[in-house]
Amino acid sequence: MPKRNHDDPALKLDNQLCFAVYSTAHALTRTYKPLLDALNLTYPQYLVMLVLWERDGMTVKAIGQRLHLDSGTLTPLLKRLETAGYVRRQRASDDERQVNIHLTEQGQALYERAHSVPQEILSASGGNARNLLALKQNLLQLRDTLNAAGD
Amino acid sequence: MPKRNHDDPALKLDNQLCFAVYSTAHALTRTYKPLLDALNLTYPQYLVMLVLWERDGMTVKAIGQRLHLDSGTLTPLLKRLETAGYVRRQRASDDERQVNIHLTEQGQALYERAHSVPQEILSASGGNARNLLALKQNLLQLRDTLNAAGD
DNA sequence: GAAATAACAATTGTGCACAATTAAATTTCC
DNA sequence: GGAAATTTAATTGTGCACAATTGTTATTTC
Repeated sequence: MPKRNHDDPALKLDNQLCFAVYSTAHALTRTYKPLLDALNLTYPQYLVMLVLWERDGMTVKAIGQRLHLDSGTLTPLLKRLETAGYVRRQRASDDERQVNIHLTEQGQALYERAHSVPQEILSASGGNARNLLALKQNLLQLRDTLNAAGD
Repeated sequence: MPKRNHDDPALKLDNQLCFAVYSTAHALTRTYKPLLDALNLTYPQYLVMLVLWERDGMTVKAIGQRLHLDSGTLTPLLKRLETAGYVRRQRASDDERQVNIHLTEQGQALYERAHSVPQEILSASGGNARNLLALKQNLLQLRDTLNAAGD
């Protein structure tokens, strides 16, 4: 039985944009890991902290919209952040369906220790801020195109 | 007690390249999902199939090197692909530590049904192949820089 | 104002992703 | 030739990520 030829260039791994995004995301997470270990955060937890440092007291829903994550991901993650002492979860009194997430003193204080993280990531990324900014814009455009296509 | 100002632009979510990569990766996975559901594959399983379609009979180790994944991820994933009937896992006779992964007839046949996937992804991505190719190259350069920095 | 509907968080179940450990086989070095 | 080091896959445990469901609370509709 002759082996079939598999020669569609579109199905070669090295031609897949998606694998480039996927493997770069993992490389970035691995780069963040030692930096975030020092803050006792995982990368998704760090994203939640970034959101809360911009605006404290957001609901789970609002955090999820900002990060494109749902409650199935956020609820246990936020409970771990609460256990770590960085946030407080409080059901809203005016609408008992919602849960507001507030930073604790410790969570506020963590901001000061986070300043060095973006610098180190920039450095590990090669340090060309202009190129990286353009890359970010291109990615966001792709992301928004994909999200618009799948509505 | 006055609320502290959190105004380091480097710590704004919207300025983070990493979040752009992270959220684009998720958007891509979501775009793939309905296409891959039809093939009874998840996205990481699809990546493994791409690798095997290029070269059948690879070891777990070699697949992991290609995809930047370790055996803790691949072993259960490959067992699920075996249950689905797409691959066969066989311990090498010359070196019993290694496990070779071979496509089944069904796994070979799946290739024919996969041709439409990259086309549909390209279409959902906006269809500008030239821009997407440049984006891919920029991402791979970033990934390789990060991997080189963290050795 | 009661019933239907919608909004929201939590829960459950499946499948990655990776660190750390284990176990087995092979290679290296003396 | 045999002890020690190395290689390899599997296992275990933690933490996302998301679909589907559940239960509660608000809101809308009649």
